Amino acid sequence: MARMTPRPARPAGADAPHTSAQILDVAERLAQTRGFNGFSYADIAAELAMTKASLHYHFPSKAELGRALIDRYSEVFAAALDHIEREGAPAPVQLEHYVAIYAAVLKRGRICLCGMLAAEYTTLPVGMQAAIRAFFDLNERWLSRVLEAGRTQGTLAFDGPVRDAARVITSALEGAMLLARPFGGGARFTVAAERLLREFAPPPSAAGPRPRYATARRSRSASQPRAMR
Amino acid sequence: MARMTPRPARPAGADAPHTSAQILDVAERLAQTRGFNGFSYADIAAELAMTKASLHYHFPSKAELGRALIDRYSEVFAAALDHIEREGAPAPVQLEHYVAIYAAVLKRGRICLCGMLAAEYTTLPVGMQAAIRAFFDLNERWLSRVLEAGRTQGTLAFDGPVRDAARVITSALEGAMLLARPFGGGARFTVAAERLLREFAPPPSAAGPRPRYATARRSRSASQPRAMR
DNA sequence: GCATACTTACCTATAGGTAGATAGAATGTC
DNA sequence: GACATTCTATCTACCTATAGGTAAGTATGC
Repeated sequence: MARMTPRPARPAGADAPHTSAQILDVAERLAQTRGFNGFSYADIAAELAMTKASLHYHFPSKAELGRALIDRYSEVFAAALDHIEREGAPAPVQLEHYVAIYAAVLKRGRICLCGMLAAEYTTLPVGMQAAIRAFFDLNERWLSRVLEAGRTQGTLAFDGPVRDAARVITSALEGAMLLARPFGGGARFTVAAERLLREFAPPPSAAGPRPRYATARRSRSASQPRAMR
Repeated sequence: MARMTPRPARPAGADAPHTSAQILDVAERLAQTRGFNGFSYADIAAELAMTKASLHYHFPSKAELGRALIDRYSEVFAAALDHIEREGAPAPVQLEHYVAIYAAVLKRGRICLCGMLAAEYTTLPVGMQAAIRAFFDLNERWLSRVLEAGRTQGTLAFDGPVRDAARVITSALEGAMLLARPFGGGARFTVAAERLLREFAPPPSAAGPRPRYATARRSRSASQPRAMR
């Protein structure tokens, strides 16, 4: 198992609760880059210089680790969405911030955890499957609210049910992330995302000048609380 | 290894070249549903009632099997695209047929082989990585031709470089497939695909009545040679 | 002296892969 | 036409590495 040296007398128990978080950090990165079936307990153990058995102490089975992974990811994501919503910016700006979350993930060489897991869906334990669906439902509900508000206020324009529009946005962004990596980069993603948002912009002719905020490619500042992992 | 009975005296060598194709069929289905890291030689061997060693005779390593998988998939895909192009239908109809290929894959409970492999990209041998990029380049070039022709003839309307538009279409369809499965079905995919195509339709006002072929949700007949696997 | 957070030392199943044997088909040689 | 030879496709029987997981022990802090 490697790890022959008796470990430099770390003040056991002291910063220990931190260990679970560290494990999740490493596992999350591996899951986002290699897939859930693409890494093992041994990989995590090696990176953290601890034994596989220790990992099993914190997460008895890989299925439980997987659940914890999705749950934490969803919570952080939900918090980020909540933050955007509370700022109360116009709907188009909120959409831009939504896209920025995905862009930030990609920038770190990863793809959305749940997008990756969606690919491996059929091989995952049912508990994880349910959590994955919950993640996308969460996205869908949030987007639906924003889209609904935008259309009512005239800052967004699109036809058909909001729910359908929300689903299209999520799918398009997940797909763009998926294909961005093999072609080395965020440029491909950015182009796709900008086209997508433009599609929801109200027609230029619609009474008065084009609102400043909807011009895309701006912002990147304020919003977004802690960087989405 | 199962397979204890001495095998019913199959005329060895006779229909043998067929075996490789059978192996690819099974491997392809497993790769499209479970991912390349989600199945093993043992899985294929069990389904075909033969030994792992026999599989290694046809495909010495899993990397070579993977290459063969992508190569065959790409060839069949290219042939389908070629068939569509040769029919010479208006650009919007060609796009509909393009979408129909993806829809047919999803209908069989699978996702695009290369979409799946794009998720596992970082864990795959370089040979497979190159083949995956080639697949998407192929798609992009074909779509670019169709989009270019459609814009020139006024049957399609969109702005920006054709290449960008082509990439957006591929990404959106791959993403829609990815998310369709966890939510059990083609309905979600169909909605996304229709919205996507509508986005490329010329504005209704543009001289004369809306051409009949661009109304989406029609066709589903003729084109598409042999069902895309 | 109990709980926490580890460790060492295993276990079983599976992954991908290899060596060598063999049965039958195809091909060459007289 | 009979034969020996080679080729094809498969088998049995392994191998090594790794996966996920467990049992039992130990150091530390309250």
